[in-house]
Amino acid sequence: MVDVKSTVNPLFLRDEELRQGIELLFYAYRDFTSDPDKILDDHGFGRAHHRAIHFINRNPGITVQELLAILRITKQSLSRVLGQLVREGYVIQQRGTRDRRQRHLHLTERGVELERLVSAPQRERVARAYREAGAEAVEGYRKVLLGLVNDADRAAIVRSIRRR
Amino acid sequence: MVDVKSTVNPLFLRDEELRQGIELLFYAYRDFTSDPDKILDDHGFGRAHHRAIHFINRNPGITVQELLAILRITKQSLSRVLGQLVREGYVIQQRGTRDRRQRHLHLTERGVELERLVSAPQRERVARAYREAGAEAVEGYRKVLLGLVNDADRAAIVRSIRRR
DNA sequence: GATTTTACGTCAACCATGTTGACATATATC
DNA sequence: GATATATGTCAACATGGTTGACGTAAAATC
Repeated sequence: MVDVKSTVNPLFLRDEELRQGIELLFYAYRDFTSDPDKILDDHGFGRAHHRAIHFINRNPGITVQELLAILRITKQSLSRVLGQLVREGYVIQQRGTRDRRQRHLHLTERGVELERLVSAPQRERVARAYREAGAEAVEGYRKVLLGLVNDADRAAIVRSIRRR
Repeated sequence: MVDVKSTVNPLFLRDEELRQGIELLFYAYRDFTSDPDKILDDHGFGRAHHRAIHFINRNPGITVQELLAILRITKQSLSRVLGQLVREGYVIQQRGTRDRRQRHLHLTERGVELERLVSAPQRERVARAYREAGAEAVEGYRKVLLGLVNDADRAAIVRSIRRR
């Protein structure tokens, strides 16, 4: 299934095939973000907070600069959500030792808890999709998604993933 | 590549594997939306307008209700962007004949042009990713993305894709 | 035929999250 | 010592979501 005559006549179907790929990404993203959104709301947070704590969780000690580069937002925009997270005890900032200008970000226990809580249904959703699609499909999923990323960032992402 | 020891010890790596899948989706979506955003800006439109004209283009004659169901936003929110698109001659509304309460949406020539212009780099990005990943990977990509969608919507999406 | 439901539109207020621009401070680097 | 970098903050603004209220026309139901 989901075959959709994708490989019949590559030239003729090209545009259609691409638009399907685009739509699927939209739909998946739409539903995949809906689970966390509800939980976040109960805590007075939004999607931006989730993104922040996700990447701080995944990269403990990440600097503000690095986080900005990942999220691709301005520091003013980040500082709003980060400020809330810090004030409410979900994130702590450690002044750098090698470079004392930097602030290294860490989740507190509370932060880790919240991150797990919020991302739980999202992980469950991915787990189900992976299970049902099979290992080979998962490999393809990753390959294509990585291919969609900007050339300039691909290497760094692969590295950040391999490191684990 | 992109192998990342994903199939070594499924139990131990489960969480890590899932979080990678989540991150990849974030990164891909981030970059994949960045191309259209720039072009839209030149025309005084935003991402919301792109979504609207994309789905109207893909489903000529779609009703407002149906479009709302796809986008998952309120009618007030849609009416803002739709109003602009209509006023500026990118979209026309046809009163339904069977049900005269409905408004069937269509792109004008201008609308079709804009849609193509805006989505061109996006399609090119997907085309490249598909080319580099290969047909088998593409199949996996679709399978997993479709699996991420809410159960309730999956069938309709498959149908809307098969119809072509 | 009267009542209720549905499809659509609109007004208004509000919120989350993005932007630009300006300016300040501490620290690192040349 | 001069310059560049990392961070923070203030302020104004844009986009695109939300809720709630209300109105109209048409369809569906009793």
